[in-house]
Amino acid sequence: MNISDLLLSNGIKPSIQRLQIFNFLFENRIHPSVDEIFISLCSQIPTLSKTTVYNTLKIFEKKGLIQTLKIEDDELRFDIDISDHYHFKCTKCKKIFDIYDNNTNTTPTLPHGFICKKKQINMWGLCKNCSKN
Amino acid sequence: MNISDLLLSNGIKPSIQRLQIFNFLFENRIHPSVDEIFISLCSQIPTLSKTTVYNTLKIFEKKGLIQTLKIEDDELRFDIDISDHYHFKCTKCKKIFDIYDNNTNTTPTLPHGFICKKKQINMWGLCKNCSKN
DNA sequence: GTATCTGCAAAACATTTGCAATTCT
DNA sequence: AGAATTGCAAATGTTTTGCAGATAC
Repeated sequence: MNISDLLLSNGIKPSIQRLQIFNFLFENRIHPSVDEIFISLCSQIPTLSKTTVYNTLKIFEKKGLIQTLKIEDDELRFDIDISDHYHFKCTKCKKIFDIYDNNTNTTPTLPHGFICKKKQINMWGLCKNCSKN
Repeated sequence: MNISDLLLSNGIKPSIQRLQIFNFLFENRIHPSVDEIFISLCSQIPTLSKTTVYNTLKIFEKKGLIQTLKIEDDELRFDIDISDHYHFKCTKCKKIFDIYDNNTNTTPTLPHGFICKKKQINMWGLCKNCSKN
């Protein structure tokens, strides 16, 4: 299935902007910020505005196609990987790593009556490279 | 040990502002925002400024006395409870609940070489009260 | 032709910064 | 007096909003 069909099947009309933004997220698994997406697509879509990037990402999240990360202090980050995984931010090199772990049960038991709809696990520390030095 | 001594033993000079802000966090376990702290203490300390609240909270976090939560979209929340626990935000009543669970291992296994220094688990959904209706 | 989408400019807000006034010892 | 703390005002930077023009069906 191509991206155009994927958007359509989620009730999103595939405009050029939306296709390119989704494609960027798909090709670049770097949890980009709005600014990174905007700057990267400016050359291909010279009329692109940040407003459109914001709007589009909001639609994608609403439809469950991406998730918004709150791991940075100052700005939002976006992840096209909506599978059950976690994020590790290296406080030295600033990179965000995806952490997959199928063996550990990382969902805390909730009190009776609580219904969890979304979960995010964020970790901060040193990555493999940065912990060496 | 009183709050004044607690601050001193963490290398923080206990000014009136710092004592009151710490005391507010200690007495009100509601994960308050800067604004909530500021408004609540204004009547007791008429000259209080938000800058001081920001500065003080930053010092407290740096010294490990509190933790800063990134569970809200738009503002920081502060928690005086630095024990290993998690947060659940009800998307209906907007309250933030503390979740304690000693039985579940909520720390994902990290790839070799990664060193975790801080972890935050955030959940969103409906609390006991709001899920009833 | 109508509804949706896009994008500019301005607004809104939380947080930070510079610096002068204040406080404490 | 000297060092640390406080607080005002301005700046910063991200995200949102209003609205007019463009686009799609």
